[in-house]
Amino acid sequence: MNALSEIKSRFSSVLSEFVDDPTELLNMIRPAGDPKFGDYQANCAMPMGKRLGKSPREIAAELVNRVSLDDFCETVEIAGPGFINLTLKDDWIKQILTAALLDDRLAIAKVANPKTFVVDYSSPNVAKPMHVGHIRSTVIGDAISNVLRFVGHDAISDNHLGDWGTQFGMIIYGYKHFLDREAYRTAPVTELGRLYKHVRKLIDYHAAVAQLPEAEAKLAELKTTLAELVSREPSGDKKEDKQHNKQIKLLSDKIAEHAERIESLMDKVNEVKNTPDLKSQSERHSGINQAVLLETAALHEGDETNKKLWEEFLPYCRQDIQKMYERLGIKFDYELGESFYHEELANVVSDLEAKGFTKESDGAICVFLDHHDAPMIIQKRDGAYLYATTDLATIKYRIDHFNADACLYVVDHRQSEHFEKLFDVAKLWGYGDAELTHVAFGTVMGPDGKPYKTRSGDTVGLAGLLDEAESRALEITRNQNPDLPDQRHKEIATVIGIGGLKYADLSHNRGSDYEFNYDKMLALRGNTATYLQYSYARVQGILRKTEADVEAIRANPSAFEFELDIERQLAVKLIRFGEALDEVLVEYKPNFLCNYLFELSQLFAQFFDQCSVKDAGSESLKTSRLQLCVLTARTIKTGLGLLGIGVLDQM
RNA sequence: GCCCCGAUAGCUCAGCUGGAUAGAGCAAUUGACUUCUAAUCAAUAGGUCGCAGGUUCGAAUCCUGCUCGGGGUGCCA
Repeated sequence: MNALSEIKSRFSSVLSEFVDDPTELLNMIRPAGDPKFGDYQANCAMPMGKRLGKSPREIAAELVNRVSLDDFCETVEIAGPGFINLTLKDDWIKQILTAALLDDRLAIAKVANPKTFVVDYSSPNVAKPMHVGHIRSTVIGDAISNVLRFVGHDAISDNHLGDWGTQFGMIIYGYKHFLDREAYRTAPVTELGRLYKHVRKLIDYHAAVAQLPEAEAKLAELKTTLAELVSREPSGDKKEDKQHNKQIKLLSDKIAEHAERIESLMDKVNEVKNTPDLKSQSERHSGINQAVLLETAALHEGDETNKKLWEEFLPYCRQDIQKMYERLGIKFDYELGESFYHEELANVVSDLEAKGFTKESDGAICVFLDHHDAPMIIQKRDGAYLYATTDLATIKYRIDHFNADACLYVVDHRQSEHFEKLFDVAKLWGYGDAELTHVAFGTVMGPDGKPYKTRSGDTVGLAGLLDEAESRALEITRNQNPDLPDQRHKEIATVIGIGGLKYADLSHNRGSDYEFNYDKMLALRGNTATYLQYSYARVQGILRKTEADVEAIRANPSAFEFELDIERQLAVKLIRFGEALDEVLVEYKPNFLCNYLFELSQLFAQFFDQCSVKDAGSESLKTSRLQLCVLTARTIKTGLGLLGIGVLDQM
């Protein structure tokens, strides 16, 4: 039962008498912006007034007269220019609360028309260590899938692994030339990881050596240009001088950027040069960059040795990734990686060709699109396919095989142009009926406001990130509650460490970049997982101290009483859980659920402060408050659960 | 050059399908622990919502221009 949708449905028929499609007007019914205006407000009378040539207040009065709300709205008031303010009847609120107590789903109705969603998220490159960039996709995608399922949709999570790329060429090359057999036998995952990093290092070295002269020449050229610009006399024309200064600034920035790049290249060169082993290897493997590409190409063309090695490596690589998902508590329904679509790529191209959508350009097979200057290239000049091709094959498979009504891609916002083109081509191709959505998210920034990197400029590894979050959480819980046994501290640290990390991500609007900060994500106060988890633990404390029998309470609810206003406020918040879930799904934004849970927890903290359960004035009031406690705990637990975050009975 | 995104309190960020005095947390100041966990609560202070126009009964939200920042931009993913 959802108060907002109930109100909307009551208004719907009446509004239909005034307009053809009341959808827009119904969207103007919303939770009240201020408690003094009641619980909900309908703002539709103002725009109607204009359209119907009557005063908005007149319209409002007419609406109020005609809409039947008596059974669950206490007062219906017209205020200001024509706002209709609605206050729910306490009895109705209590009825919903009772239903929620009795129901395992907290009386959240399932959607009338369930759809099939395929949610594509996480999608790391197998054989490369997972890094900070993967958490957002993983955590947001998981939360969205969970919410979709909870409200009754069929959500299929699919981890589109990068398991067919150049990184395998690197490992294969490494295996053939640098393998430590003993290490491979005892710890294959570690050894494969070492091989990847080793080959990567040599490749980066050669690439850097090749790029340095050009980069330095470019830097010198930029510096000369800058010197010329600086030496030029001001013209006296204001606009021109401003333009001139702007160019100087732009150029200076560019020079700084270039210098930084050269420094990073130098680091890579020096590391190899200063390590005798690496130096001699780099000399012996001078053609490694090309050789790795050839190994990859051989794999793709079905070379037996390489195919066999790939089959041997893949389970080890997956095992490594799996460890990370276990720590994060994430599971996928499918993990159909790029390799799964390999056989289909030629068909994708030939089908699009047959349908006349392609055009050859500079030897590549392209699909040209309106609104985009550059075409989508689906086959390279050398005959190889691209990720665009794989993505098209994937859409076809998801729609044909899973009967997907919607495909969601939880991927970095930098790929938005790629997805625009991809979806355009998919529509041309005949897959336009399904909803195709790029659920984009921003970059994780470091304290300097730049993308989060280690001091040496590498991306931050995910494993280390989780370790750090947990160890900081451990320190916090030890300080906070020294009496608990250490084993308990470790359990708590895992739940609040991982929870804090996930929540920090989910509570921000996914579209924005956000600053990664351990202290903030693990802070004990404020909008953090810890605060919500603490609210839950406090409820459990009450239940323990009052020796409440939760099962009995749930099976046989008593009457609710609102003695203080905060009890009613908490109650109203509790019955709005479903609205929060609906909000999440409008634009696939989990931060709406975070907001809701935070506000719920804040209200509970006030309730906790003002309303003693143990020493309530009467037995009936005590039971009523216990019931509010039980519902609060269940809502927080369920809500955090949908976000992939755990709770603790004691912390 | 072209395309996309952003600019809200000292800091980190919500709010953006137009709604009533613009919110939260942190930091600052002040009060509340013999009490169901103070990992808490209450209170004070803090704003030209980048700038300038426009649409509207009403604009942080929509439109146009500008400034500043970030990202992307045919054979990587």
